Amino acid sequence: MTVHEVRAYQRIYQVVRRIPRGRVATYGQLAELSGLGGQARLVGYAMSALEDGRVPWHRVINGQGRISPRDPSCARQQRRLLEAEGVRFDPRGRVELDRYRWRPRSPR
DNA sequence: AGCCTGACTCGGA
DNA sequence: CTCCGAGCCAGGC
Repeated sequence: MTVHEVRAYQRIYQVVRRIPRGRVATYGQLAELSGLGGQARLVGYAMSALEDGRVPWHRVINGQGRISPRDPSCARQQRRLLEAEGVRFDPRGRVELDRYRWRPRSPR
């Protein structure tokens, strides 16, 4: 892992930490807010590399309002955490982004 | 270097 | 709605 990457990851985590309870953000949105526009995948990598428990990774979903497919037990866990914060899923397993998307006042 | 994969996304068919 | 294709970039082989 390069130095450059570590910095990018830290910037991403910094932003993810700002997502309030009961709100979600997409990978692409986080890339944008982290100054890494167009690099949504990098956000995904950053999430999978997480070890820091202070980062609310469960509030990060994909642009379709779905939990990105990966380990099924992880996905269940993520959904459970979100529902515990009041985020509702439709019958197809999607979150209404218009309603739950985090919209920071200052992009910062 | 090429080639493939991946917690992604957007636009078009 | 689904299915590509392209754009994106890091990492492993």
